Amino acid sequence: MAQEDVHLDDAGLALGLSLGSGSGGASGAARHGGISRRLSREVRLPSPHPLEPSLTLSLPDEATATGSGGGGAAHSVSSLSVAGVKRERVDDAEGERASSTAALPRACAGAEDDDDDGSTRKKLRLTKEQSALLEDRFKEHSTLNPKQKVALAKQLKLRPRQVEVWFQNRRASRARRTKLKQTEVDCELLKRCCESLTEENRRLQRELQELRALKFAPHPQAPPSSATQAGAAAGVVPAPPPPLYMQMQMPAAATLSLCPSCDRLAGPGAAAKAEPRPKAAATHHFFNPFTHSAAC
DNA sequence: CTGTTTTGATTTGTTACCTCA
DNA sequence: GCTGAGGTAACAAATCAAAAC
Repeated sequence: MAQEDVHLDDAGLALGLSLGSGSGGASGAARHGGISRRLSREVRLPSPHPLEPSLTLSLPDEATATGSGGGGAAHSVSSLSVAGVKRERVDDAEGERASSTAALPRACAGAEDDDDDGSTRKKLRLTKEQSALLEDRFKEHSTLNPKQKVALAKQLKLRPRQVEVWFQNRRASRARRTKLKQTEVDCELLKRCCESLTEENRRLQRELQELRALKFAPHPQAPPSSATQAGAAAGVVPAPPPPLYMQMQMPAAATLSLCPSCDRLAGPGAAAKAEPRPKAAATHHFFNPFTHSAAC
């Protein structure tokens, strides 16, 4: 996002350049002092073009107040060509960081209340109260609109950008945990499926052996019509419960599978022989265990 | 003390919308 | 009015690095 960034080479003063409309609402919370797209969409704000362009030069300490104070729909001026000024990421009301911490390690840049010797700034740690409140809000909504962000930042005595980052990280963390959990579930499912297939394989091997034994030693009076009957006659092969992989509708070794949407057999030759169900489903698809795992 | 995890912050890429020529 | 280019903002994903464990 290079076009959004202002890099102030000669750090010292924060140049919070803004063209304010002077009549904004919560748009001060928007990134880079610009009007929030989401907000403008939601509340149908008029064009963000400034009615009365103003140039704001803010010192580091006052930048926050300039941005979060709802001073209006400050319009980012990233498109302005300022000689010698290259854009770096400057958040809402955070021109101060781009300047006052430009030479600092980036992970330390957010700690505005730390020592400013420029070498070893401590990383901000939220207090328990701050974390608890953030968690509460996250439980309500995992995203914040600009107004909420500014209000929450005010309440927490943080910058809106910090609140925004916290929510971003929290969403990412949640997504990671969910993904991990799902991976574990899928893994367990596959493990059980593998065990079931192994067991089924053993059973079929036994059955095959019995069939071979019958073939080479046929009964002269009443040849069995099926292996099951033969097995039953021999008293060896009881009817097994349906294997797990069938319960899970996994594709069997014979490449047969059930389409979960239409309950029809799918596989080589199966579709043609399966009983037609014309109105059940217009489109049939082969079942893929990896796309129809517990994740679905 | 070291390795691992957590977490605040940054960078990069993507997407959607707006303005303007 | 339509269209493409450029700008802006929001977000996800990847990553870094300090702090906690």
